[in-house]
Amino acid sequence: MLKHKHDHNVCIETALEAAQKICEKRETRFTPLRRRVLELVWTKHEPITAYEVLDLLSEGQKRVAPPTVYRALDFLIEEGFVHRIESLNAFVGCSDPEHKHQGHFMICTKCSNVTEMNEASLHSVIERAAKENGYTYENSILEIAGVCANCRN
Amino acid sequence: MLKHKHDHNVCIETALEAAQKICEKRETRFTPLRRRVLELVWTKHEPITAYEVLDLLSEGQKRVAPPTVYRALDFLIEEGFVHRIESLNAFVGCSDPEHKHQGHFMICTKCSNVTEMNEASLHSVIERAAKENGYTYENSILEIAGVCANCRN
DNA sequence: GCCCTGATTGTTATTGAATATCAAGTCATC
DNA sequence: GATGACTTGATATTCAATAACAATCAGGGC
Repeated sequence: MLKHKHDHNVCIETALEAAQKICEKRETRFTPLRRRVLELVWTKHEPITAYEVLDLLSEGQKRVAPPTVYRALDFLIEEGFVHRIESLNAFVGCSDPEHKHQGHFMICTKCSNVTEMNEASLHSVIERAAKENGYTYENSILEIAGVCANCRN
Repeated sequence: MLKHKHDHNVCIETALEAAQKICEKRETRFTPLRRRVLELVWTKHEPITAYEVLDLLSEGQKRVAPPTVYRALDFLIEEGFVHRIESLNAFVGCSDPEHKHQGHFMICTKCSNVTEMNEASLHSVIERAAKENGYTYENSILEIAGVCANCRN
């Protein structure tokens, strides 16, 4: 059964190339390790945990240690290539890495697929709510759980 | 320096009595352990971690084990007396336990205080966003980080 | 009272998530 | 080739959560 309608390899390649270019522009180092971790995150195309990355990364070589993975993930998050899903302790690739931003997500409780919402309206409502409560907005996480259109059938 | 303007003891008492009554109505068991854990959560009046609860609970007696705490917290969350803050791996008492609901929070990055937002407008915007993305809404977490009015001075 | 049943709590052990710390390697630049 | 900044490796530890099973407790029916 085909799970995704798109050619996922293309989608991985695109993400890697984009990351490469952005790093060149920002003069940050897209090392082989960081590239490999980003690739693994994209390969799953569902939220992936740090320890899953660790296992995949360790295949066919000496087992790497947790800090190796966490440091790479930290870099990727810092650069905006990856988002962290708090409610799952997991990570997903960001499809719009050009502009750094906070991720707002929908998570399907059946298939685990994640949709990133880039709606400015949502963002502005949240910022306004913060202001109305007397807070100076810094950032926010929004994770909506539900059943996606595909799975409802 | 006085941190809270209200009499916090009253506030704890109120929460415990409310929980007691709700459990009677629902015919669920508000055991001494569960009561004590809820009390500890309220006592801190900031997000408290499970292991902090564990330490407090163990004072002056044989040390309890993690499952004891987690089971009590699970019950309290189930009943809606406590919310979990995903971004902090911590727990806070809910000030409106009558109606079960998902918590939406503002978290002060300076003083760690948490404000629960009960704005229906926010909730409806989130549900609508879910629908527009083709999802059947189940629940959501919203955690906004910022600096509260008190700390901005 | 006594047994049965289900819920609660205790106990031991383990897994999963993340970080602290220090050592070793890499790489551009002087 | 020496220097210093950044990156990765390696060891150990802390914090977060759960699995699995034993013991205990509360209430209902006999």
